[in-house]
Amino acid sequence: MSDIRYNAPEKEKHWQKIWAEKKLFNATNDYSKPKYYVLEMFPYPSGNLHMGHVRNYTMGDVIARYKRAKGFNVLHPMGWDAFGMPAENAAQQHNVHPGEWTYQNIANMRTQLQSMGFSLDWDREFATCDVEYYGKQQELFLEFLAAGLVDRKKSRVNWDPVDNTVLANEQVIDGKGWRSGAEVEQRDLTQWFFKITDYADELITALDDLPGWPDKVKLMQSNWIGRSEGMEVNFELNDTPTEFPSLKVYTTRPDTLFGASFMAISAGHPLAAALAKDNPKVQKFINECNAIGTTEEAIETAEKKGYDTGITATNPLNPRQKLPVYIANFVLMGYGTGAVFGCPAHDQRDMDFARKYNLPVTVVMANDNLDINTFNAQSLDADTEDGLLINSGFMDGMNKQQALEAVAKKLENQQLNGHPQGTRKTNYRLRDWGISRQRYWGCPIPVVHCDQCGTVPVNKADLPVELPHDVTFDKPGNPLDHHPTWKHVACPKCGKDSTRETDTFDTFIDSSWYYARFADSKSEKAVNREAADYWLGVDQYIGGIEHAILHLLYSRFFNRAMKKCGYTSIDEPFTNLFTQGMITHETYKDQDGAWLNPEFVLFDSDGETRQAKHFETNQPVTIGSVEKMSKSKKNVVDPTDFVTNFGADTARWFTISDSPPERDFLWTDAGVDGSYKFTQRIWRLVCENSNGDVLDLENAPKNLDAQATSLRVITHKSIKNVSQAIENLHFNVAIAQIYMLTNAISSFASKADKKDAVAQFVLFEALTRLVQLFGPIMPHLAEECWQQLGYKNLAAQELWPDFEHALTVDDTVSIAVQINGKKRDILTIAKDATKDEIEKAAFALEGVIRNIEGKTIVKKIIVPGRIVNIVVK
RNA sequence: GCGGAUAUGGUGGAACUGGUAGACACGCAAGACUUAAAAUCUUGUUUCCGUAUGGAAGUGGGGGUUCGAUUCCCCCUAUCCGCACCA
Repeated sequence: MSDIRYNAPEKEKHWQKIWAEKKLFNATNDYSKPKYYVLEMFPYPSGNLHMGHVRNYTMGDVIARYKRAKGFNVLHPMGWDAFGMPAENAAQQHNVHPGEWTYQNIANMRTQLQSMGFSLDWDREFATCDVEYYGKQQELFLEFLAAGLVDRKKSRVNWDPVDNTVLANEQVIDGKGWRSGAEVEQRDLTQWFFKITDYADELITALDDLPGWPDKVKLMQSNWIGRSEGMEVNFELNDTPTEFPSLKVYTTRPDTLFGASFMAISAGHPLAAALAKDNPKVQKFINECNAIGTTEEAIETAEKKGYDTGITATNPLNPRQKLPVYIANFVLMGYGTGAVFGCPAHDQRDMDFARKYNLPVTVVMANDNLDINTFNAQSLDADTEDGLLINSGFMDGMNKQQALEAVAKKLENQQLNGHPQGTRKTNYRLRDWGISRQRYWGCPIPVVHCDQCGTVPVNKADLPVELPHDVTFDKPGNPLDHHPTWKHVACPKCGKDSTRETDTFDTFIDSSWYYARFADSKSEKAVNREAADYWLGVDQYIGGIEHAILHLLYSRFFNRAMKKCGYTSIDEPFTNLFTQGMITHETYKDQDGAWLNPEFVLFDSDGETRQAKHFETNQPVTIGSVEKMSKSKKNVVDPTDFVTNFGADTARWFTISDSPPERDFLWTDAGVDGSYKFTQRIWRLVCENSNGDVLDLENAPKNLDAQATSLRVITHKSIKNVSQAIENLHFNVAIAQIYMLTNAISSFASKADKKDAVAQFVLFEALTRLVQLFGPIMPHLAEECWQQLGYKNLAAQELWPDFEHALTVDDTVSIAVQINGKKRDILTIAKDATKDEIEKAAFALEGVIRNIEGKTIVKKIIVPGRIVNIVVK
């Protein structure tokens, strides 16, 4: 019977056409039905779908199809995160308009997505670069502006002086611009900000209301926002430029003030700038600090350096102590006040700095693990353990909490220049969200700069502010800025000649509200309130862990901002969040050390070691480590080729089959083969055991023999377990259960008398349920099998089966019997056996008798249904 | 540097609230079918000792709690992800 073959690529097209014609997956805005909104993070249209997308969207699709079968009105939409730098890069490199490039990519990727058989509502599709979308985004911005959620202030950027452009962090390589190779400078530009810090506290607190989010993501967000309780302390300065009589620092550890040995200010601090004015050495040092870059990572991993300004600061608790003030490269201007005091004994960064510049180290907190005698002189490691205060005057003997309270009171009451010298302050690591980008391919910021009226919002009636199509990329800088006419407009207020803002929005804004637009993507308003009230929040959001912080935090903020402006009613956009792992693959290099695409690699497995050679040249190939699939390492598998060869169902099945979905997934050819063979095996199994007669599954026959009963048991257990596994997103577990059911059906079918009515029934029931259970994962094969079984409707329209509870409960259990914690035998006994019965039966077991012979019983642990453990001596 | 995660056979992984470690799949081995191969089917497969009944070890490494630890606690190692203008 091996000639029964399932031609997946051909059949898949057939069923996709039928689904599309019937518009089977379009959500209806019928607000009377129970809804379920499943959304996967929409893709950037890079031009090609990759396997990461396939895995991500398969997970969402399984849920969508499952929930549909469960009777929900399911919204499962798709769109495109279509603004961004790659389009501009393509424009410069290949002389193609970013819009053309983007829409072409979208067309290509849409075809690819459709070939995967995802049950998407294509009628709601949009791209963020559609003027219908970004025009609404401008409407939102104007509302936010009016609501006081927007700010304009200076911010530091990477500046390429040759290309005359702002560089993204990823475009700065070793301190140089990626294209020009020029030394990157830091510049302060006036930019637009969303006041996300106004919501800092709420964004932390509300994490508690998100039980459907992974704890690790909530923790990451909480750490990112970084709430800390501390003090602002004002230090009097000596020998300082007159406009800076004092220096304000933020500290969470004012209790360690007696251990202070220096002050450090950021290179961006106004005091540093003032000193640099007439001291070129200071300026040079500031420039050095700036060269490190704008990322926190770069700043914190750079070797610690300081410049002694010659100024000193008076310790507010110890007026005789004058602390040297350094400009230091490890102090961030964006956090706190941009100035700190250094207490080397109890902070590692301060310790590193103190050892480098020979500054004193004073221990002010003692604990049992700290030897004060050796510590001061030699230690390179700061001691961060809590203890009791020493060398700290009025705080001596206090613990940390007491000392924090005491020092706070003291500094609050102490005056400097007529103000309290210290104030308690809650600080956040979170900074306001800078949203200005000096680029063309983004949403124009709808404001106008007028000499007379200042910054004026565009009138709502004049929206959208459309991007001009006729731009060139041959000149350095922002094309919007040097467009001949676009930016010249009349001021909306006074009518005089003025200029448009030429910055565009950060593309994170585009992705911060798209989920709400999907509720009614044709709506005249940015968000259709009624539709949003029905569909939001997203019941299941799925995407990569790399978005754990920024995208998800911005969306949470944005949703609150939209609520404030009356667009939505709820705070949290995503009720349940799932972060899936990446797809990885082995890497290969040829003899010259160049990365090699897997399709060129042939393997020899002679015995123990695996060897590889080039498919064409026969040259040996080095097998490298497993890495995330990426173009640069060429360890990618193209979904289009794959679907042409094996079909979408195999890809869908394989990408969620083995690994738990939150974990990385290793792509192997062997795994692909296994999945492909399984699709064929199912098709054979269904063909060989069906005659097109549909039996009534509501009327199960009585008096089944043992074999038939056991097939019914596994059928119903499978319904139960697969349902549960899908609900929990444990797709790999669901798949293991489907394999088990398949094995059981094969084994039954090979033995059973197929003329027997009972056998026919249990076999038909098992096959029907099997097809339904794998249906969400391999929907095309399911339709084909469904038809083969004799059903006249579509599998995709069939409701999810229920299971008979009685068949899923066993009446006996087998429990392990241990002697001294080691398993010695297994006891099979009635589920409801009492402790005494279990004990009696356990001691009758051969394995027990053998192992307790001649020994004394010390203890017996009997947990019914679980374990027997006999402790002997 | 800071923050987050991961580690179980040859491989991917399973194991509910601490209770039979290795489900399920891949691979491999042997066998059946075949002129042969592919495909398919059957059986076996953590490692070590033993012909075997059986025994010992075993969930990255080290320690601890417990009758019992992949699961809880402490320390360490390795790998991966994020760090605000990549999306």
